[in-house]
Amino acid sequence: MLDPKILRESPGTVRAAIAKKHLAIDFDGVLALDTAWRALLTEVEGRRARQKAANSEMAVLKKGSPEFLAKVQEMKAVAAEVKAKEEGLKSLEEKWHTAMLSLPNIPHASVPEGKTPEQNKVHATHGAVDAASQLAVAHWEIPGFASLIDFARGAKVTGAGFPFFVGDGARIVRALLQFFLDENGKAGYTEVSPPIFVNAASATATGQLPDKEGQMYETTPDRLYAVPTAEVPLTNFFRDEILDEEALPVCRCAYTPCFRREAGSYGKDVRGLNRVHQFDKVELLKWVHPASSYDELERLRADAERLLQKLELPYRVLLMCGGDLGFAQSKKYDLEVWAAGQKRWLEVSSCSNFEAFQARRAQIRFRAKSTGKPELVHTLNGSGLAVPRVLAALLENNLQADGRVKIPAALVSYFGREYLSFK
RNA sequence: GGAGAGAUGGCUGAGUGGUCGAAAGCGGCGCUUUGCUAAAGCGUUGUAGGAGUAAAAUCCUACCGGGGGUUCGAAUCCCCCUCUCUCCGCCA
Repeated sequence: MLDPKILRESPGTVRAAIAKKHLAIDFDGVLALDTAWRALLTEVEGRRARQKAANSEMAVLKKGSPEFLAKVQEMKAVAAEVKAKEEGLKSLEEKWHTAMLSLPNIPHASVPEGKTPEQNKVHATHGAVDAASQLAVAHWEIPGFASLIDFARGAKVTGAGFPFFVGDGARIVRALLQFFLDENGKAGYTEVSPPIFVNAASATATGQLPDKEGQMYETTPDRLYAVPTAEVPLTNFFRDEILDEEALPVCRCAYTPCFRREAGSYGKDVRGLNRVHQFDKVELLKWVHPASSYDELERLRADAERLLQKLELPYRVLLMCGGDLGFAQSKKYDLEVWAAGQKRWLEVSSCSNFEAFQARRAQIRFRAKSTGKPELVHTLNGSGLAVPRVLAALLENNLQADGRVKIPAALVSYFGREYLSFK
């Protein structure tokens, strides 16, 4: 959510943000709603002030005296008015709040103009795409693939997109997770193992509700949501809290399985490990001082990149353009790994600065020493990293002539062998 | 799952219909005293929204777990919900 003050003081900024993100929003309607709401609020508050004043007068009057009874009669009318107007105020307030939630975060000045994913800027490319395995095929076509990653049985037991990982398949997943967590720990992120179900309040604070309700798995009868990313429980850890300024930045990482219904996805995007309904991911989270959030974004990106570098996977960094930025982000980098068999880039991490947008909704603040007043923190997050797509790239890029897959040096001690075999 | 108790400010804890944003203590901050520390004395100390201002000052309103109700008036009375604690049962 945006700071309501910015609508009133600098509506042009919001207009420009909507344009840069290529969103169709009736901003004038929001402005009109804001004006109407404030006018009605003033009316109601004026009447309440009268009630309070009368209350003090009546407190010193003798109960049952003529003056007292006259006052009761007078105030009955005021109370009726307040009640009537409060109903209007409440409904107007709900509309106002909904309208406020429809306004996107303002993109940073360094975000490039553009509407489509093609207009994202390639910020950097690492590793030689050409040098990747020449015999690579799409990972699901590697002979014996199904013995390690069994989609058919997963579909039988649960549904499409819920694969079993078996043998070396299970082992490589565990190795990657352990590697990610260890590396992130060395980079200064405190490891957290969060709940993987969250309540509606948490899902609302991070923006999954109400916009993306259909994307989450919901449980009955308790109305808990299976987390689509560790970002949700992690960000909510400090919901409605005031942190010490000296504690910032707080850096944390968490592994969770992630559950996504992925309604509406189709085609080549969903083949094999490219898109599944349950996957393992390590998420990086930062709560930072507003003054340093863009420096912290660069560090976060570097931390995620280092993981790909240590795995010796070719990747590129995209700086997302305004149109592809996402509603809540001010600035975002995507890390895409090269999958040599499919000959395409797969997104494995999305590193974003939300500035105060999430923090306002979740009420996460710190007490500023200079003023003694609470201020909103800035939040950032990014994957570090998502397992299935990293695994897909690993399989496709490192496939050997003998049908085995070479394990990157950094991962050997975790996996326990130098090669992964399909059986 | 059953029974009971409870939820008040940073913390402890008073307050059962009116002058209560809320006693008292602790903590925090400031000043005084002091060789330093400690201690003592005095003062001060919540959050949010709105109005106002160049910015302040200032004014108004809301907030005693959450939501509804009764009333001229609710921290206080009624209803619903959530959470915490204790006991019993069950169980990895």
